[in-house]
Amino acid sequence: MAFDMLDKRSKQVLYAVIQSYINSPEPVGSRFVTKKYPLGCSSATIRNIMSDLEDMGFLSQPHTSAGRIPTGKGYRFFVDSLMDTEKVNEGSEMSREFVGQFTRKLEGIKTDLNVMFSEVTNTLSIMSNYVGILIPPQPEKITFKRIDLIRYKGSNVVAILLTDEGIIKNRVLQVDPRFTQDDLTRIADYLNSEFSGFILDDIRGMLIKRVKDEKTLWDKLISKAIQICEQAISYSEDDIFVSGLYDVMDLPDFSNISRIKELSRAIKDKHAILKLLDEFSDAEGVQVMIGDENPVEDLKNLSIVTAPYKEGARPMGVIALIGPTRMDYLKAISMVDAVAKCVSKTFRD
Amino acid sequence: MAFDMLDKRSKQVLYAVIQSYINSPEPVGSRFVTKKYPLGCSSATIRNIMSDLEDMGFLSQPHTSAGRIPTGKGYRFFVDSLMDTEKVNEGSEMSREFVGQFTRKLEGIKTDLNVMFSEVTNTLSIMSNYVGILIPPQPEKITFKRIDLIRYKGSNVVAILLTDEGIIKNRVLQVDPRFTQDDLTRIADYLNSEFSGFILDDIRGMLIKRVKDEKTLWDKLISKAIQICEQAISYSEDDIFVSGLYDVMDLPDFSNISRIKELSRAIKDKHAILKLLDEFSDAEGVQVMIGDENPVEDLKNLSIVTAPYKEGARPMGVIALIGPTRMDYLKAISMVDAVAKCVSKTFRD
DNA sequence: TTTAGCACTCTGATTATGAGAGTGCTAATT
DNA sequence: AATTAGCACTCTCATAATCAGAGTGCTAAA
Repeated sequence: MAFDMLDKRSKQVLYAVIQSYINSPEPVGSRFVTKKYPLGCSSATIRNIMSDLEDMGFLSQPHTSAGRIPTGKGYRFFVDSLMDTEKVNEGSEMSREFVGQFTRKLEGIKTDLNVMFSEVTNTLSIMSNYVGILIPPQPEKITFKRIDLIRYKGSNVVAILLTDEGIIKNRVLQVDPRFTQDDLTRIADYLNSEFSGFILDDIRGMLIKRVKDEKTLWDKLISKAIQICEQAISYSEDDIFVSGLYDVMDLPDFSNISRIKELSRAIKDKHAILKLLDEFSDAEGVQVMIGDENPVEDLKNLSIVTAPYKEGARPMGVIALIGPTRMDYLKAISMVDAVAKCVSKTFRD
Repeated sequence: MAFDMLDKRSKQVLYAVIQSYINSPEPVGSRFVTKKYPLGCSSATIRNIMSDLEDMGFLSQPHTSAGRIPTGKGYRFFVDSLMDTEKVNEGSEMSREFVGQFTRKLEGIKTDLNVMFSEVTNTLSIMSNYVGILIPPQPEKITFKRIDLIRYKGSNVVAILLTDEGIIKNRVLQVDPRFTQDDLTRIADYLNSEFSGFILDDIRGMLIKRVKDEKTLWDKLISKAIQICEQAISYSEDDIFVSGLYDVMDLPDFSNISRIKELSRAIKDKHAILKLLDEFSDAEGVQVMIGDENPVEDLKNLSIVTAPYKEGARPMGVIALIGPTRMDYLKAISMVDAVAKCVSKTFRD
C-alpha cells in the first residue's frame, strides 16, 4: 500500500473515522468528524472525502443514510501507515513499569511453565479484554535434556522427559514385563548420553534412522530404548493456553450470540489455531491479521495480533490476542509486544 | 414430598406439562395437554387441575393468558416421584452397548489420566448437549506410591510423584545447591520406604507432626526431605475438566447472551465448582440439584446432575452435567450414571 | 364432578407514523 | 478548482395502534 495514495486530509479523515469507530462501534457521520476532529473544513467537504474513501474501499456504509464504518482494508491501512507508531513505543515506555512488574511475577513462577503460561494468557486477556492465547514451544523447538524411566504397576513404565526449557512431560508406556528397573535405568542412561542437547524433532529423525540403518547391530534393549524414547517425545497433544472468552462477551461486538458461537468455535479448534499461529513463531516482532486476511473460516470476522517469544535468539512459541476486527490495534499491539518481551526475558535468565 | 399429595390424574397432568416443556420450552396449555396426552377428560378439567397445581407451587404462568411452565418444585417432584425410573434402568439397558464400547475406549487411554478425563467430559457433553464436568481425585483420596527427585538446572529439583491411581504430578522445587543427586536419591528412598501406600493428605499431616515432634533427631537431610515432599504433594491447583460450553449455546434456554454469561461465570470459578461437587464424591449414586436448590449464586438458574466414580469401593471423584433447569433429567441421569460406571470400571481393572 | 360455552386477557406480529441522522447533489462562494 | 451552504431525499428506529390467536377462569348445565 503506497503511502501517497491518499492526501493528508483524506488520511486524517480516515484516521478520525476509524479511531472513533474503535472507540465506540457506531457509524461515523461527516458532521461528527468535523466536531470531534476539527480539520478546518466543513462537513460537506468531509462528506466528499468520505465518499471517495468509500470508493477506494476503505470505508463502507451500513445503509444509504448512515455514517461510515471501516472495512478490513481500512483497518489494514490504519495499522500499516496511519497508527501513531510513536505511541506504540511510547506505550511501551509507559508500560515499562508494567514490564518490570510482570517480568518479576513471571520469574517467581517460571519453575512451573504451565502455571506461567496460563498466567500470561490471563494477564493478556484481562488487560486487553480480548482473548489471550499462548502456543507453548512445539517439539521442533525443544531441546532434550534427559529422560528417566520408572517401573510402575505391572508392565507399565513412566517416562519423564526433561528439556532445557524447563518443560516436563510424562507419559506412561507399555513395555515387555521382563524388563527390570535396571534395564530401564540402563536404557535411560544410554539415551541421555546419546541425545542430550539435541532438538526433540531431530532426535526422532535420528532414532528412526538408527533403527533402519543398524537394525542388526543393536540388541533388543537398545531397540526397545529407541521405541520408548520415540513414544515419549511423540506429540503429546499439547494444549494451547486460552483465556478471556468470558470477558470478551462484554464487548458490544459480541452482543449477539452467533458471534460468540463463531469465536468459541474458532478457539475450540485448537489444532487449527495452533497450526495458524505456529507459523508466526519465526516471524520478527508483532504481526497483525485483520478479518478476512485470515485463512481460517471462523476467524474471518475477527482479528489476531501475534508476537513470538524466544529463548535468547531461538524462537520458542507465540502469544496472541484475538478480538473483533474493531479492535484497539494500538493497545493490542503494544500489549502483545510487551508481554512477549516479558516472556522472552524470563526465558533468558 | 409425600407421594399421595396428588391424585393420579394431577400427577399425569403435571407429568404431561413437564415432559412437554422439557421437550420444547413453550408454556403448555390445557388444550394441548388433552390433545397430546389423552387423559380422558376435557380441557376444562385440565384447566382446573392446572390451576390447582399452580396453587401448590408446581407450575407457574409467565402471564395471565399463557400456558403453564414447571417451577423448581415441579421439577423436583418430577425427578423424585414422577419420572419413569424404569426407563432410567431401561436406559442403562439400552446403553449397555454404549457402556461396553465406552469402557473399552477408556481402557485404551487410561494410562494417561488427563487424556482419559477429558475424553470423559467430551463424551458426556457431546451426548447430552449439556456441560460435562469431571473432578479429578483430590489429595485426600490419593494414595502415595513413590517419589523421584532429579537434579535439574542449578538449584532446581524436579520431583515426580506417582500414585496408585496412576496420577503423576511433577513439580519443580528449589533446594540448597549443595545437595548432590546422591543426597536426593537418598531422600527419595527414605520417603518411599516410609510413606508408600498412605493417603496423600495423611502424609502431609504425618510430615508436619514429625517435624514438630522430633526436630532435633532428624538431620538436615531428612528435614529437607520432608519439606520437599510436602511441597511436592501440596495442592497443585488441579484443574477440573469442563467441556461443552460451545454446544450448549444451541439450546434455546441460552439464546440470550446473559444466560451464557451466567453459565460461563459459574464454570469459570473452578474453585467454587470443585468445592460444590467434591461434597458429592461420597454420595451414593446419582444426585440432582435443581435451580435454586443450588448454593452457588450463578447456578441458581441451572441444574446439576452428579455421580461419584470409584476405585473399588473407595470414592475418587465426581462427574457431573450442568444444564438448564429445563433439563432432560431422565437422559442426564442415566448418562451420568452410565459414564460414572464406566470410569469406575476402568479404575478397578 | 365434569364439561360446554363464553367473556376476558395478554402476547406477538404487523402496520403506520414521524423524528432524527446522514447523505448526495447543486449552485453559490472563495 | 476547491470548498461550502442549503436542501431534498433516504433509511432507521422508536412509538403507537390494531388485531388475530391462544389460553384462561368462571358460570351454568349435564
